[in-house]
Order: sequence, then C-alpha cells, then structure tokens
Amino acid sequence: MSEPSAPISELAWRELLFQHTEGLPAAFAAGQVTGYCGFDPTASSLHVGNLVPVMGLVHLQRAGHRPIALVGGGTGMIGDPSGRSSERTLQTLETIAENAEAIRQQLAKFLDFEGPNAAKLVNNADWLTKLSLLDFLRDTGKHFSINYMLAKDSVKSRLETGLSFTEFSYMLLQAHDFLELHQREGVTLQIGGSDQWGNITAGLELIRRTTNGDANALTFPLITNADGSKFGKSTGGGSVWLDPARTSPYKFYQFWIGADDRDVSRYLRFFTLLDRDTIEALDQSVRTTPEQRAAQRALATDVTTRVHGADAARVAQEVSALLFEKADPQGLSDAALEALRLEIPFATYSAPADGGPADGGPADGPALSEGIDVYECLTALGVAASRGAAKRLLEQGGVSINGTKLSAADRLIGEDRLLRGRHLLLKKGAREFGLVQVP
RNA sequence: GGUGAGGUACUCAAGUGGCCAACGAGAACAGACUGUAAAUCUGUCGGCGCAAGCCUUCGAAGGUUCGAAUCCUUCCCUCACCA
Repeated sequence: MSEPSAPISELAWRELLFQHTEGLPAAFAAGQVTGYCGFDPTASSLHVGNLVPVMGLVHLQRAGHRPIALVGGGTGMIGDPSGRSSERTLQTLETIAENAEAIRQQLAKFLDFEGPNAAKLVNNADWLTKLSLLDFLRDTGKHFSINYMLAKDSVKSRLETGLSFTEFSYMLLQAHDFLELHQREGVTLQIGGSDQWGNITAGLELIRRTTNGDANALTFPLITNADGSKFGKSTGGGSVWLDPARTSPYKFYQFWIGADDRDVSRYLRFFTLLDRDTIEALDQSVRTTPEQRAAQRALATDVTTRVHGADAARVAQEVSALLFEKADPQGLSDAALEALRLEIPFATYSAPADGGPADGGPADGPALSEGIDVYECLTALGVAASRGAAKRLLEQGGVSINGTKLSAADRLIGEDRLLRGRHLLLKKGAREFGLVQVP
C-alpha cells in the first residue's frame, strides 16, 4: 500500500457518500486516518444489510488508512431491555463474546489484519462494563445538555411514541466509545449508516470538549429496494446472513442473482470492488441486454466469492445452472448430488405409519410398495405447508420431479423414476427445490 | 382511576342467530407470458380426504338456543379522550 489517499472520490462515484464533516477531506489529505465503525453483536452473524459499512471499512483500508471494527458487546447489553436475571446477564455476556468472535471471523474476510495499516477488532464491553455510572455521568454526561440531545432526530422522532431513559442515553455511550477509541487508538473518524449521524456527531462533540481534539464523521446512504421492499430479505422473508450455516452460499448467490434491474447498478457499486469502467459497462448491459442479466451474475459472483470463497461460489453457480438453466438432472454426478443436498431442502422419505384414520390427525398414506407419495415428499421438505397445499400444487401443475412436470394423476412415483435409484429432485414453481432420499 | 370505541384468517376489513370455513382488498403461492425480471391475465389461498364429507377456527372461558363470529355473563387485551 503506497501513500494513503482520499477515499472520498471513490466513495462518491459509488454513491456511498451520504454526509460527511467539512474537515474530512483535509484529514485524509494530511495522512493516514484511523476510522471505526460499530457493529451490533445481537446475532452470531452479520447480514447483507451490514455490508455497506463493512465495505466502507474496506474502502478505507484500500486507500491506505487504518480501519477498526467495533463490536458493541457493551452497548448490546443495554440495547435489549427485556427482563433478565443476573444469571442471564452472564449468559448474555458469553453469547455476546461468541457473537463477537463469529463477527470477527466474518470481518476478517473483508479486512486485512496485517501490515502497516492492519485492521483491528475491538469490543466496547472491554471498557463499558468497567465504567461506573457516577464516572459516566460526571465525565460524559456533563458535556451534553438535554436540549442538545432532544434536538437529535433519533430522539425527536421518538418523543411522541415514547423512549426509555436507556435508549435516550445510547448516544452518550456511543459518544463515549468514540472518545475512548480516539484516546486509545488515535481514531479520528467514525463511519456508519445515515441514521447514525446524530450519534456520531455527539461523539465529535465529546471529543472536542474533552480533549480539544478534532475528529470527523462519514455516513452512508440507506439502502433501498426499487420495489419498496426492505433490503436484505430473501424471497422467503428471512434475513440473508453471511454465515453459511444460516444462509447457504447457494441461497446467498441466489439473493444477488435476483436483484432487480433497477437496483443492480447501485448494488454493484455498493457491494463489489469492481472498477468504474467494468461497472459502467455492466450498467450498459442492463439497458441493452437485460435478459442476459450480466450485471446480476457479476454481482452475485463477486459478493459470493468474497464472503464464501471461490469454491463455494463456483458450486453455487453450478447448482444454479442445474436448477434454473435446464441442465438435465439425470446427468447428475454423485458429487453434485452431495453438494445439492447441502444447498436445498433435503429430507429422507418415510412411508406414513400404519394406523386407523384419525380425525384431524395425519391420515394414512400409501405404502412404499405402491409408489412414492409426492404429498409426503413436499410436506417433509417443508415445500408445502400441508397435504392439502401439496395437493393443490400438484393440481395446478406447480410441481415437477427430475425436471418433468407432474399432473394431478402423478401423486405416486414409481421407483424406476428415482435418480441413481434413491433420489428425487422436486421443484415447486420456478425456483423452489427439494431433494428427497428414499431409504 | 373515569368515559367511550374495539378485538374476525398473514395484513386491512365485511359480516349483528341458520344461505359462514366466513364478502372484499392487499400480501403470498401456482399456471400462462417472460429474463430465475417487471407488468398483465387465470387459479389457489384453515386441516384431513380421490370424493361425499368430517374436524378445528372469528380475543379467552362459560351460558342461552335445534342452531352462535353473531345473543348473555365473566375475564384478558388494544385504542381514543379525560384525570
């Protein structure tokens, strides 16, 4: 890494710049800047919504500056005020420590923890848990007037609906963090989402008053989806996580592949490190040949590779080709089947148990000797909520196995249709799949 | 604490004793058309069942009735205004 440069123009053309303090360009021009961004350890994984600030740190580091990622182990404790006993506090601390470690490992994929501008991960529990209330009120609280705090958007907007003292104080804790890092690590910049502006500037205020030091703020725009939905939700509704145990690399890849044409250009800027010429060429392809979805492919490949590695990205691509580009499932290799069962819902087929027809209870299904019951497969996979739903799907032609569409008469599948003698690849609609293994 | 208005399926919202598994809209799911898109059109949308039909649901629990989402009682909760 050569001389530190100003990442501002880079962030600007990527449309990642929402707001920054006036002194920031001068600070970048003056030399290496140490900047930080906070992450909440409420879950054991980051999700795609966290990627914007993560990429912010990445751009900082690429420009030769020093990024620090702060995990809110301390602020996370008071963030959730729901009832807890002293035992649970300990448990929570444990969980938070685990979460912090998990998040650290995810951040390590983006940041370089070695070299002259090595990234660093800190946890504000290290100092906040030792902070006494009286010290805090005297050293931090005295620098803020209630009037100043009430004027912040985050507070003002909550005055009607209600705001606990705990949450009201949150900005002071964050300001305290900023000051702490300023003194410990020489941090002079905090970055975050645009909603963090008020909290960040509170920290600037505290630094100025306490140490007469100078520091800066930079915020990113809120990510919006063109169709008005919330960014970061998969089609099923759940969050898209970076943890492969929560969101498989295939699902992750699919999330990006499914990006709306109207969003994909912005997402390329936000979430990849592709250069400007490449991205503008992709913009052009969205306009001229949208059906090829070159931009979505580039986006999905780049982000999946960074988060899950090249191998996982390639498997995701292969599985996607098989599932969506009409590759013949009969040609599946054992290895591909093995990969597939990790990527899509998988269930082992069991013939329904014998017994009399029970009212309201699960009814008898056909014996295995009569064939494989598609209803049972669909419900076991969770693809259909109930046998009734499975039946409706079948009647509407919404189910296919091994690439062949089924009709209402095809409830029972003969063993001769199994892939490699023991697998069924089921598809519901256009993009939901499941794999069933017959014992 | 007082007064008033309410609690119906994922959401909004009809329904005031039988024609109610419950109008309608949205969401969702499927089909057609497509680019794994958008828009549009069609169908489905409590559970079990091939079906006839059966079972479970209208805040909760009781009660009246041949019959209740609808009437009565008690309880729980939400909202608005007042204190």
